[in-house]
Amino acid sequence: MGKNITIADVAESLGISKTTVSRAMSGKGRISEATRQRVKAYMEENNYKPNVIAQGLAKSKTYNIGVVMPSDYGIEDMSYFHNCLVGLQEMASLNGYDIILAVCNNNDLGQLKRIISNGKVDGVILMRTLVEDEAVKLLLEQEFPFVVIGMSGYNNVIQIEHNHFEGCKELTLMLLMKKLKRIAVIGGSKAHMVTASRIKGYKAAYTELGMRVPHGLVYLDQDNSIMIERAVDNIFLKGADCIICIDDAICSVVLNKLRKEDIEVPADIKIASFFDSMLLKNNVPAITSLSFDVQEIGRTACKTLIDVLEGNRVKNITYLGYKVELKESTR
Amino acid sequence: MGKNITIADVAESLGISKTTVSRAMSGKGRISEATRQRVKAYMEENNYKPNVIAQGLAKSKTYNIGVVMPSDYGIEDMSYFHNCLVGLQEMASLNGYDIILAVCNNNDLGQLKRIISNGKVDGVILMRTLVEDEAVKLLLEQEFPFVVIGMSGYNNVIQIEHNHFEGCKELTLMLLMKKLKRIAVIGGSKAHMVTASRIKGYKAAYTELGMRVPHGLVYLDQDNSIMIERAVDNIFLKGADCIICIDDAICSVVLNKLRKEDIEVPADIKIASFFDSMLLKNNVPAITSLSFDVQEIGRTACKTLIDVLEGNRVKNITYLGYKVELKESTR
DNA sequence: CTGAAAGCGCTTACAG
DNA sequence: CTGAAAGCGCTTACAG
Repeated sequence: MGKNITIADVAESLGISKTTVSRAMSGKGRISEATRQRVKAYMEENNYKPNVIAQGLAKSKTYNIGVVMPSDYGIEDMSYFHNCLVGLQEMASLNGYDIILAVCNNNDLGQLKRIISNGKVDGVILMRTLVEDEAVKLLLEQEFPFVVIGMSGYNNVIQIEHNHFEGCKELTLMLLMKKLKRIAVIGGSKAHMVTASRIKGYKAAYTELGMRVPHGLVYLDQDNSIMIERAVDNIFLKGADCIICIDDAICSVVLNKLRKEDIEVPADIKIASFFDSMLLKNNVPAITSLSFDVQEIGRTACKTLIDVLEGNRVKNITYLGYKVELKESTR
Repeated sequence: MGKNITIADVAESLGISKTTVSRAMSGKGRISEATRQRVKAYMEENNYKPNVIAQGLAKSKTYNIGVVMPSDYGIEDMSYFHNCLVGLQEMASLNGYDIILAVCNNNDLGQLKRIISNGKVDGVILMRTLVEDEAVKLLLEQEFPFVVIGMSGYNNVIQIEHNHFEGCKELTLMLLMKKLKRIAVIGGSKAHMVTASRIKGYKAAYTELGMRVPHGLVYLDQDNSIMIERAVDNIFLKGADCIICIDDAICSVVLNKLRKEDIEVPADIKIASFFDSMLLKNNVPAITSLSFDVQEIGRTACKTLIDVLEGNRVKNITYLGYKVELKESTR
């Protein structure tokens, strides 16, 4: 694989010191424009690439960012997770960093401990957090630099999240303005920060328009198909005119159920969802949704961590935008 | 984050040389059992962890493995991809290595080039290859150690794959033995080696039984729902008695289409698929499938690369097993 | 059995 | 403007 050329080789060939060569590339310290050009040219020609690991050792840095991914993703989170990684990786490399992967769940932090104690990373990004999160605790305790994606529940933690509250509020507002009145919600675990924020947004929309939040139309903790299907039955009995599904996986189940019952969307009932994944991408009818740019959250989280590592000030919580897309399912 | 203790600290505290300390941990070179125990004990007590990066520099190694993941995964590959990463990561850490991520597609090898030229990895694993693969070419040309997951089409490349040919052949054989005759196939891109291998297996089953492969029942390059639905229509017109879906995503679309048309499975037509993902996991009826252990392929690929890096002999092609599960959908 | 020294490929005070 | 030297945290011939 043709040993890479080193700074020493360059220095020798050019008859100058390694110091000078180093300065030519870093731009630090005084150096004549002439020699700098000479060095640059030589490097270009001979395809010199600095060994980042050696650079790191000298500066006591690794230029690596540890990314902790859960091992137990559900199918609905898959493309979220993949896109997030793509965003993280893109921003990392743009700044000269690389991503090192650790697979962890709340009971087993082995991989996380490993990369922070063997000195392979400068900081860590958590791709998901729980309300009671062991990884967060560990990192806090070790005073190791880190950033979490999504709300963490801990307030002295740097976190990046999509603005679920505002997003869901806006989605609901738009539905209400379409003369829908009895909007139901089906969601998963209340313990997830996301769910709570979205529900708040839903309610805020009603109050903002001076309307009362309809009674008994919010179904949470619906974590399996049976429950969800039953919820759909009840919601229909209660005469709702629309269902907002808190996530795509729930929406899939709802759509299947409606199909089974021969209930037409949007004729008989309107449907809106959250477009985290691609689960609904090609559904007919197209589903009105609130969508988030997942690669962006990866990029932002990564940039934020890098800012931390380089001593720049960062915000404790960064909210990212959302996009409401009205489609056929609420027409 | 409390600076890690170094080998020099240990040496000084114990009044011995760094050399001796190093030997105590590596077990290389003669050293009295007594001092070795003393060193070990001290390290244990003071929670000494060697800096892997420094170890690496001294040995001209990085203990990092670059993993190239495509940026354009389809929904159907998502959990494949995730599980594969989990397997890779597990085996890597078991051997003292870490995974560094590169996101590449065939037109943009920037990230791959980056990690191999900045000296951050000892070797590379390609999570997917194309028939005409630029990454493979690059790696071959640079003589950089690498292993590919799946067939590569290049024969001087170390590759790990599930035996798609044999698997699909066995699946088809079992279907044929159930008196099915006109088995159709719907698949994605021909450019993917997997597709090609599976199709070959399908055909081989017919010839093995001395039967002729039915005409016009193989639909490839079906990469969107519209095409797939049309394929289903055609297949039905042509009087097929079974459809093998080359992947789960395709199968989902097919199942939806059949439901829409009120075609019953397995009464009106049988269905079989490939159980890469969890997309079909809870389908009713349960789907007959050929399934593969994806984490295993990750682990095996990683171990193989590590063997290469450490100078052990490895097989050029490693085939992993498969599992045919006959379920209700072909009853 | 143990240690001084050179080296991995870089950076960065410190001198000049 | 340039260089010799020390250092990042380790390993490994080479001597003893």
